[in-house]
Amino acid sequence: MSRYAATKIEEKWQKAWTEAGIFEAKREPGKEKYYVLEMFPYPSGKLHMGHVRNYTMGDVVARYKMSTGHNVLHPMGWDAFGMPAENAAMASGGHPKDWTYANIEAMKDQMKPLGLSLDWSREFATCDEDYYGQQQALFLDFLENDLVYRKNAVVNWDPVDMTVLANEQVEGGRGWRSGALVERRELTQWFFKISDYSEELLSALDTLENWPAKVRLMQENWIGKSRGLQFAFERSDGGEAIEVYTTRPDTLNGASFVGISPDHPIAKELEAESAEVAEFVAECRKGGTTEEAIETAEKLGYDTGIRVKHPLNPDWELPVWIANFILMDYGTGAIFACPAHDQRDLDFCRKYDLPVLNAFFMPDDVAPVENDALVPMKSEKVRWVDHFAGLTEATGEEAINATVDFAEKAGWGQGVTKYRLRDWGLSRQRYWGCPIPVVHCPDCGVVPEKKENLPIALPYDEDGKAIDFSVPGNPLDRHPSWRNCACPACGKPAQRETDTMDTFVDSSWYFSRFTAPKAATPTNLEDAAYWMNVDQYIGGVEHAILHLLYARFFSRAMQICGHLPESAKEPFDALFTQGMVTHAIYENAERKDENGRSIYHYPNEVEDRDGGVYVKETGEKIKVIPSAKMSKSKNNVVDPLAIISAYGADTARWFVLSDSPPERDVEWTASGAEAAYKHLNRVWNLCDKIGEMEPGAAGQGDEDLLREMHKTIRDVTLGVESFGFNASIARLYGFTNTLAKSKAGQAAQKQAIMVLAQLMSPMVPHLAEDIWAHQGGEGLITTAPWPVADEEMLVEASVTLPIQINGKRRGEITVAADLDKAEVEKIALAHEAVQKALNGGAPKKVIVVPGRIVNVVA
RNA sequence: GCGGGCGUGAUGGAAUGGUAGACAUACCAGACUUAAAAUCUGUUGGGCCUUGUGCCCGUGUGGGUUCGAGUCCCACCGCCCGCACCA
Repeated sequence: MSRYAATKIEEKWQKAWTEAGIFEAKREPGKEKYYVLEMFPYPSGKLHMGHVRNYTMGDVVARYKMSTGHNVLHPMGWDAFGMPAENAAMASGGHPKDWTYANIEAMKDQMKPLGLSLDWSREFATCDEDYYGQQQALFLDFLENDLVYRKNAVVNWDPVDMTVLANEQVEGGRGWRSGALVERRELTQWFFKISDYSEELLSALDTLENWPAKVRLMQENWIGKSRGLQFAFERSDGGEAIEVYTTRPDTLNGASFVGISPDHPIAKELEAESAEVAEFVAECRKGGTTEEAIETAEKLGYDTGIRVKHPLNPDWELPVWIANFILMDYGTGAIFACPAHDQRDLDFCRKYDLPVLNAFFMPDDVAPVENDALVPMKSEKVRWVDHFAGLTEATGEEAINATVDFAEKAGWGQGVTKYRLRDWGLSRQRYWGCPIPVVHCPDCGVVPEKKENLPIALPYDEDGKAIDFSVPGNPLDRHPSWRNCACPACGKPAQRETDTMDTFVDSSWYFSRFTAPKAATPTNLEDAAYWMNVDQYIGGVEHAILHLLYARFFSRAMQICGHLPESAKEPFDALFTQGMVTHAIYENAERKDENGRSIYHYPNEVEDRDGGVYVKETGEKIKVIPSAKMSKSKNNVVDPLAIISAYGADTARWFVLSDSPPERDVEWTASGAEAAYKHLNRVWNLCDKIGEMEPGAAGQGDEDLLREMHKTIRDVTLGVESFGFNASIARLYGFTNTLAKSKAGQAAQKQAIMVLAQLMSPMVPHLAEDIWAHQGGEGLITTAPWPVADEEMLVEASVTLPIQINGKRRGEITVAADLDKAEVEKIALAHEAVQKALNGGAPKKVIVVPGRIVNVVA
């Protein structure tokens, strides 16, 4: 009897696959193509379990599609620009480029043992000059097609380090390095015109049938189409009217004040005139730029003294306040507040003692609003107060429409459609990114670089000296020999743009580049036409909005510029969002460190005994926090390499697929990994046992085993096709148990184990190959055709139906599978329990669901 | 604050509106063994007593729709993710 030596067989079969070149994708017109893609990783240098889970799922799909006769493209690359490389250079010297490429090599070494069916010949990193040079060409095409422009926008500004901060670098309103209070500051930046495509990106969501509904819903809400009323408040002092936009024009009768953003032109005007206003506005600008920071900040207001006239009654004056929660980016940067029907407005009005007027009441109520805003559903009927549109009782929806009609007829406002989606700011004031290929010329202004000068490569050093990353700010700004250049238009001295691109740009088209990674243009239309779209895209739900929306926009823009065929406008035919891999945290319940912070123990430092968990060495009690995100600081990270060297890659693959549905988080447990390993051993031993049986012999229950085999083929195939990997695996456990207990002869058992190996092969390809070879299978299991269930073997002669009486299970009957409803009803009514319940009477109703259930209503 | 998701035994979870708890872990018992490990077999949601082909309860909480609800609807509670410069 031989032993399951995972590492040995894994090396062997990986070598065999590489030699056979079966994962290198080539265009084969006529063969159905299938493009599987997992979101490419950031090269942190350390592969984690989340990667293993993501790539294993992709691998299952790729291998399954390969065995169903598809021409599969399954590439891998690196999302390699970004802050961590600069942070590393800042913290420990060195160069972001060296750090990044070393990490890529390290991560590739960690990925290779997983035995993924990847086409490494197409690999690239977004920081390769070749890749970002093509991205610069795309940028120039976008510029030419009016898809990019410049405008002012706010950034986080660290007033001590004198540098721009990413949202991530702002902690509690302070800069992460300096600790200074962050301010919002305006800067001229480049923008993609994604908002021009709001309607298109919204309506096309309907065509994405194979995307999760939640992702489509999140994108829909993010784009945020709204219908509302836009109108102007006349100023009592005769100044320029204040334009406002509202989605609730029906509440105009409850208006309390007009609010403007601190960045509104009127606020800026007052800021220049009055020290008090300037001080208030400065206070408003404290804190980061995230919507979360703005929305959760304490509500601040300042009465400008300006008064405006209510559009319905010129004698009704409303005050104009500057309020910190009003965003200049949305609508017109000015609103009217109706505190009675909006909680945020109400809190503000109570704080500053502004009037609260109901615009409507509930039908059976006249109580004015106190501290809870009255916000009925839009479809609920309410009683309107002196409504100008002539309404008394109506739903919110009716009232909104009536108000818009009224305003349009009266000529003081018009119904407009707005979107929440803002243009995509791509400028970053950082070194480690794709340089924006334009030049600033004193004479010609902003001049695009010539395509023949691409790539505009990042300078590796500064005139022979290493670039200094220890100084805050963008080293490109301080790099004269790179920055100074000739104007591409007039040839006179000019300066390069030193901003680099958002890394989201890099990841918005890499999937297109994989179809022709070495093309001299961003894509090659023939290859793109053959391989696009991505048939199955797999990644974390954290990318549900930004990355996926940007990629959808980019594909449209690339198509306009002739880099993608019309059919690739929506680049991802099917999307799957997988959950995280989590692990319990072991927090010491009895002790803190000298700074009062919790102490976290590694899994190997604790033991489970007497119904509790304790530190092995000290016996201190542990508080177990289950299912937490793996994090270095919590000491709960599981290293895939350690698992692979202990059990082999197949065990790691099997486990990450087995315990949870793929879209949900899976908790890594030592016992679970152990169980996966045991099971693979069991299958291995079964294979061995069958090898020792008398060849070709028949036995007891051959047919039963084969029937079960065909049912397993059906169920596992269904599971794999619908991302029900955990269910497929549960079914494979079941079939393994059946096979292990079977008294069938060698011929049937051999057939069963070969099918079992095939069904397991997408998940544990090495073990499957080895069993296949042992049983004398032809060629590689990886390229062998997927087994097909024999329909005849799936048909059951009889079925057992539960009998319910008034919805409660009271017995069961076994009947012929094809017996008609009336006969089933007759047999069910004759059942002892039914007779007892009916007590001689007639049933009120009998429901027969064929093949499922019988319910008798007594 | 806004948007989205999730909530089922001791644990991970299964269940086209149709027998809740498949499959696995853990625990317990047994077989094998001098012993242990490994392996194999079996039991296990809670309660009741009359021990049965038994009854009652049970899918975060409270309502609702339905012959029938873990699943659909409403409200609430808890946890997780995203919020435009993290990738």
